[in-house]
Amino acid sequence: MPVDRGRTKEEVAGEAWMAMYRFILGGEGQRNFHDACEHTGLAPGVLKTLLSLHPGQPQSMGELAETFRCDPSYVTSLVDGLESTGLAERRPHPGDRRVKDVVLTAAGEHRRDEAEKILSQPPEALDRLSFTELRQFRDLIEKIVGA
Amino acid sequence: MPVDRGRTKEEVAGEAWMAMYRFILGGEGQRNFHDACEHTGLAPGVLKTLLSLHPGQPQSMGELAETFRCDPSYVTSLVDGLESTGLAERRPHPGDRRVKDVVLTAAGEHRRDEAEKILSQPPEALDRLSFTELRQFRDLIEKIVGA
DNA sequence: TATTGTTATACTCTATAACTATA
DNA sequence: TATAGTTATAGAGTATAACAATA
Repeated sequence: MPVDRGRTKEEVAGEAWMAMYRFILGGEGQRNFHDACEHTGLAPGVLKTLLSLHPGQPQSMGELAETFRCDPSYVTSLVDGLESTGLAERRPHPGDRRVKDVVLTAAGEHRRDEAEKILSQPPEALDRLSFTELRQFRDLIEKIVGA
Repeated sequence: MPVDRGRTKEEVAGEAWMAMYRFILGGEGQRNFHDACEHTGLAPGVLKTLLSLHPGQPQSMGELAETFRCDPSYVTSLVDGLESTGLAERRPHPGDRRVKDVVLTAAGEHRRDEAEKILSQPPEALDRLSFTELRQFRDLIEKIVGA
């Protein structure tokens, strides 16, 4: 390890970012998500939509499109996927009848919980940290995400 | 925040994992990758392939398929994408002529560097940590990934 | 006239099945 | 006969363009 490694804050941030990035995208995260799709019987896109809906928090089609940075027409098909299986439903938005709000049904909330349970199974690699280190790590990452 | 939060190591690991997972998949990582695709002029899959090849380290088609957990036929099209633009080339594997090794060309190495430069741009959210916290965080994440 | 969402359509991504060459 | 890779093809995933309803 070179002595001048991570000299500036930007460099250290870059190093931390790349490590995290590779960790998630290099298999660990993908495997979990794939498992969650299989277990819930949902296609990846539909599951992603299910997860971004929260109980009691309607989201408009447009908001979902913005969240996913995708075309609104694709949101139509994603929400169709949820609605056809009774996991969510569209409701007229009070005040602007052009807008449609999407809300989870009771079944949707339940299915979402199942998916979250699978996704939150941490990869074994986290065992490389001690309990103390892990708490430290969790606090730091939560500070980063602004939780 | 509930008092009994993160009581066991498993719980804390789950909390840390979910925060990290959301951070990467919830936009920050996607944006960077999208930028890298645009800048390099490569389709997402092709860029992913470029990134998993390392200078001086040939990888067989089969190894790539295993890395991506995808069908070998898809690797064919991905490597075609690299080869048609002169970023990589196929070579007969010494010792087993069924196998084809994929290696980066000089142009490929250069393009790969460009992409890495963009991808390693850390999201601004990392600024929420102090320099000291950031170093701590980097050390922990690198311990996790086994660097 | 501008905006939200849908429909119809086409393009990209990825897998399955049948095939070729080598082992 | 079994394995590595390719070809042809089909199925998801996602976007673009034209449209209907509401503002």
